[in-house]
Amino acid sequence: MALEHAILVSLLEKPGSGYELARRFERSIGYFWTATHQQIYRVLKRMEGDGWVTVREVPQQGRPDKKEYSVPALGRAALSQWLHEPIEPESVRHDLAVKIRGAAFDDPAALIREVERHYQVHTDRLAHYLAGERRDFTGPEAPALPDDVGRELQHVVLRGGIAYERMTLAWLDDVLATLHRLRAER
Amino acid sequence: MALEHAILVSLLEKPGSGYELARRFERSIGYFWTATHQQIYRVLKRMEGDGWVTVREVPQQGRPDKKEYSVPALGRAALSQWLHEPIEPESVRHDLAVKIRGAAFDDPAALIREVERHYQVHTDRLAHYLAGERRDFTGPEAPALPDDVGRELQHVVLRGGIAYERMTLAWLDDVLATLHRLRAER
DNA sequence: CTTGTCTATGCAACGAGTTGCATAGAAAGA
DNA sequence: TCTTTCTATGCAACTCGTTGCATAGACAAG
Repeated sequence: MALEHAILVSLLEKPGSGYELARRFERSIGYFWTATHQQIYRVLKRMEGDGWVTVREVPQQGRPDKKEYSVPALGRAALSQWLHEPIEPESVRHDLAVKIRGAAFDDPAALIREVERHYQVHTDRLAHYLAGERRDFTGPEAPALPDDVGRELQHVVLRGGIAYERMTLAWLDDVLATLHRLRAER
Repeated sequence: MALEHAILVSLLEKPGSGYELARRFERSIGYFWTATHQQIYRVLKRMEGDGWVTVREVPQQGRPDKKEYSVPALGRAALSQWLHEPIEPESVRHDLAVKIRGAAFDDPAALIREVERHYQVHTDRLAHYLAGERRDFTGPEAPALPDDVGRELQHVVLRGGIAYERMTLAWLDDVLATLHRLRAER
């Protein structure tokens, strides 16, 4: 399971509360991992029990107090160990592909709208990633810090997200062209 | 949940047993969906109870008897209904990306072997998909059938798998170059 | 003044998915 | 002959992940 390790990485990059983690999982970490706040709170509890994270109560004004988590040596060691274990390459699960093959037993043209909707979502995601890249890495406003390892690695992961969205958009174009052709031939 | 619908699509393309479905999920359907035989047997039981599939006992020689499943009108209707419902675009979960960002807190160069291993797996998958494409769609040996809708749709899904593997290989190249550069700079 | 949104945490129930194990006959290779 | 592999199905136990609900104060918009 990698959720624990994704949390360790995120907390090492910057300590924070379960709530903050949940929001990070909607943004930058969401490029390659998703999790709901329920999952995060539950896993944080377990990790606390295992000594992988430590908690500090932080009182706040104008909003509820929060529990700020950070990573002690034991957590770092757990991450380190996992990094040295081989993992299985991902297997994809793509509902839309199931629908496309299923459309052979229904009306393929009825899928066009759905595919267009997905196209829009991926267009938005790509724009969001590119904005993040300009802001943090390539733009004139990007902090001109000395190249550090963490920054380089974050950038290469972001480039992966960008490549994924571009590939997906090109494929959805192919899908749309195919669906239009099938409709015309009928 | 799309496993039920993936099974309906597969059984509509060709009726078969739970065992045969499990093997299809390792091959062609595995481009976009994975499932173990346990999951498939359990879901088939439930689908049988719901009247989405019907069973026929098929005695065999030299091997155990099997239960061949096929899809009656009720199952077709269930698939049809699902096809007309909108679905959420996928969210990715990529363990390797977690590792790459995590490597900032360990030794990035130690990841090189792991990334190379993934590169090999994706190279093999791409070769496998391309062989399937030549065999079934583009090669001289491909059955010269009249273009039918199901075939076209299967092909466009396969092209998606091919595009995914090519994109992944290009990204892994980028990752390797980054890791080598970081090692050289150190 | 009420409704909605944001921060912040959490429980309970359910469904999805994995892992280990079991059975059992046939065929193939060491 | 023994071990392994393939076909074929299934149970039990477990972990992972989602959905619905609950609390509660602060703030903004209508």
